[in-house]
Amino acid sequence: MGARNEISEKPARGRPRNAATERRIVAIALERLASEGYSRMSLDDIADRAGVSKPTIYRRWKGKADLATAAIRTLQIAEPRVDTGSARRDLVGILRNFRKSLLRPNGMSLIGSVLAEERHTPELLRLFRARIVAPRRRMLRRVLEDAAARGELRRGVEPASAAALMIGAFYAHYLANPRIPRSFAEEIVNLVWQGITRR
Amino acid sequence: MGARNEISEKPARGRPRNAATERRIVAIALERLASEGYSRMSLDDIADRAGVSKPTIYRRWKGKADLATAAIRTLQIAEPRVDTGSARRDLVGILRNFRKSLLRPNGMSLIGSVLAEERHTPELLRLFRARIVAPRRRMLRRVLEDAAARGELRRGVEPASAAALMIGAFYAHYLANPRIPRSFAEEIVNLVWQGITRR
Amino acid sequence: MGARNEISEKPARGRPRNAATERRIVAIALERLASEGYSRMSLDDIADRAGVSKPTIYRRWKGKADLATAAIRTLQIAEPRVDTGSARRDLVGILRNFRKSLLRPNGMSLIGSVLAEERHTPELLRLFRARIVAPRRRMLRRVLEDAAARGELRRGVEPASAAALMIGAFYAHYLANPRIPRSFAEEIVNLVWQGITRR
Amino acid sequence: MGARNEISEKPARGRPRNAATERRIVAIALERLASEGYSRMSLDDIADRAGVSKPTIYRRWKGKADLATAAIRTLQIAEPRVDTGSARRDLVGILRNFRKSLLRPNGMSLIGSVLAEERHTPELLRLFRARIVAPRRRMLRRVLEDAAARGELRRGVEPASAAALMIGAFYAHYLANPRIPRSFAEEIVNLVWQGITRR
DNA sequence: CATGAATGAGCTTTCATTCAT
DNA sequence: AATGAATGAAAGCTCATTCAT
Repeated sequence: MGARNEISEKPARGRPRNAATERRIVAIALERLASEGYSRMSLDDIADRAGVSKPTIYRRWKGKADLATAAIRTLQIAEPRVDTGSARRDLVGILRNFRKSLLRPNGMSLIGSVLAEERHTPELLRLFRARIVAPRRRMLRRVLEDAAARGELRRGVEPASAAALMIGAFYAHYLANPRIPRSFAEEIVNLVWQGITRR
Repeated sequence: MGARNEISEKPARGRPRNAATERRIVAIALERLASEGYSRMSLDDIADRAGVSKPTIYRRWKGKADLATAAIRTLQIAEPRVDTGSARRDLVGILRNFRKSLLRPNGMSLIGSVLAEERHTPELLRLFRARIVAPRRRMLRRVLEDAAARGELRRGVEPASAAALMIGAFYAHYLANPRIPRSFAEEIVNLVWQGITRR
Repeated sequence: MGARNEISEKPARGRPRNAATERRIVAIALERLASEGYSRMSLDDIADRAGVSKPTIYRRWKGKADLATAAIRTLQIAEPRVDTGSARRDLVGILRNFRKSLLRPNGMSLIGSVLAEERHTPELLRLFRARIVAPRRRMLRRVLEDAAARGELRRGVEPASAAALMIGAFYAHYLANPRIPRSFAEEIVNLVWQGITRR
Repeated sequence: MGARNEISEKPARGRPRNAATERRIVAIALERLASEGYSRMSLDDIADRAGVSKPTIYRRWKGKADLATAAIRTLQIAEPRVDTGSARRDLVGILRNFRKSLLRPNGMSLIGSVLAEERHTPELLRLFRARIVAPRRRMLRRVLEDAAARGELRRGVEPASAAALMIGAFYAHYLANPRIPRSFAEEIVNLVWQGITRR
């Protein structure tokens, strides 16, 4: 974005790459990955949809796996420090967001693809863990640790396990029934909160 | 279609040796489905491994999806009524079994494949829900309902939600970290139990 | 060819393969190999010309190298025991045949392809040696050995080297000049004969 | 057509550093041509190895064929007038050199490539003849002509044919067997010498 | 004049499915 | 009822060449 004379790292030799193209390809790849699964996702198809030739893709990424990996990378989740003063409210906020991402078109299929591909393209799952799963769990854990620091939690409660409980409830619910009610986040927080707080 | 070997092993009418072929094909298909994922699972390969020709497969099942579906059907989980006298012990027992099935080679990949294929072959997920997911949840729910009947649970606790919590924790944990510790079942039951019982 | 009830090795199960197709494919492959060279020879093109689909080729041969190899195999040279009574006449006869095969369309290109591919597909050269080069040299050597047995040759003359001399003259001539005169075989035999016979 | 660096190294006009680039590219091209064959030799790869971009190549040569041609041009063989006093010794010396060049890594592959490409890039073979084949034969012929002038040869012996005989023996031997023994040059000269000299 | 980006055509190979025996 | 043969479509990837800077 106007980064022409920008510390002048390199004099920008050669024909410049079209940044928009790059973004378009990755976006389409992500969409195809989620909706079709990794092995049905085809570079031919992606090139077509992006309006570029295949070598244009291969110039940027080493191959199919690399492109898919790059697509997942863009999902990178932000880790804002939510802090409404109430731990329960914070947890509900985080989980509501989580619910939304699951219900995004093919949100769950994407996770499925990543798991299904564990054998053949373990990088996918590795990245997914690092960029998506871990950050969300860190957010939850932080809220819980703060609560613990304030003495709100029972002794012996493992924040990581509690986070797994809350996140997992969504997976389990989806697996049993693809409609997740709006109130599910609150319901789960209530249920878990009972188990982890002093009374 | 292809639902010829129903529920129990009736005295084989006609050609008993074909039933063995059928079972062999299905078993191989299941293994390939779990290890390779649906779209990498190849009928050519299955025919080879089963020592039959492809038309032999097509005579029994309408196509790839149908065979995969049949394979998942065979996973049908037993629903024994566990009853050690202690609800907590029963829950732990069920969840330990669950953990084992997840950690079986490609146990999680199978779930992934089924989810990844939701768009293209929704039958897979439908069946998986009915045969695998639901029975396990029913087992948990029954234990919880019995506990409720004995007055051990707090009022307002939904057995189904509690079951989802416990099952889900495993998924969530696996997604974050493929090693699920041996003690995880107990940990989760303890945590949930605190939340759902009277004190 | 009518080999239906022929010791009845196998009851000929399944759809029988079309033998003519096989021959057609190999013939075309050989022609393409000679005229285009190995790496320009394309299975797509061969399938097209043979009027079959590519899997039809892949069912019969493991891949491009295998097909090319099979094509070269068909060149297999006969090793008739020429014996006109005169060693010189025998040698001339063999070399005239050799000349013809070199001047066949792309005859020399085929040798070139085989040599060029030595690194990537050594099997080609190996087979070429075994099926084409060696038999011809054996024919020459045999004639020379017979002459030696009749005491016509000088002591110390190595039949193999003399054969190399005669064969090689053609290569060298071709490399210098693609027209090989009709009389070349005689010329060479005369020249070499002078060097190897007693006088 | 890329024929910029002619014969000798004139005082570089303009940009001397480009001449080095040019030489580097050609050297790499030659190596790739010999080792991979013409059609596997890739400009992408050559550009990479030479550390230049492809248009840099295209600015100097019209295309792949032109570059390959230029590469072969550089092989230009020297034609020193060997003269040890003995014709036989001279011949052996020349042929020993020849043997070495054939046994150089991919020495024979280069010849193969050139022959294989006769249809598509006849220029390659034309140049190869003019720069490599012809000079070597001239060297041999000159020695033989000198011997003839000294009256050492039989009447009617064509020096060109005798040269073809000697050179060709090496090709023929290689085609039959990639190991050419050290003594082969002497063996061949002895054999031919017997045939062409007075006795 | 050199660069990196882009292209269209082509490659070998595999798949799910149907055909002929 | 079972086989092996055949098919069309598609996949991932590479190449020689040209374009835009």
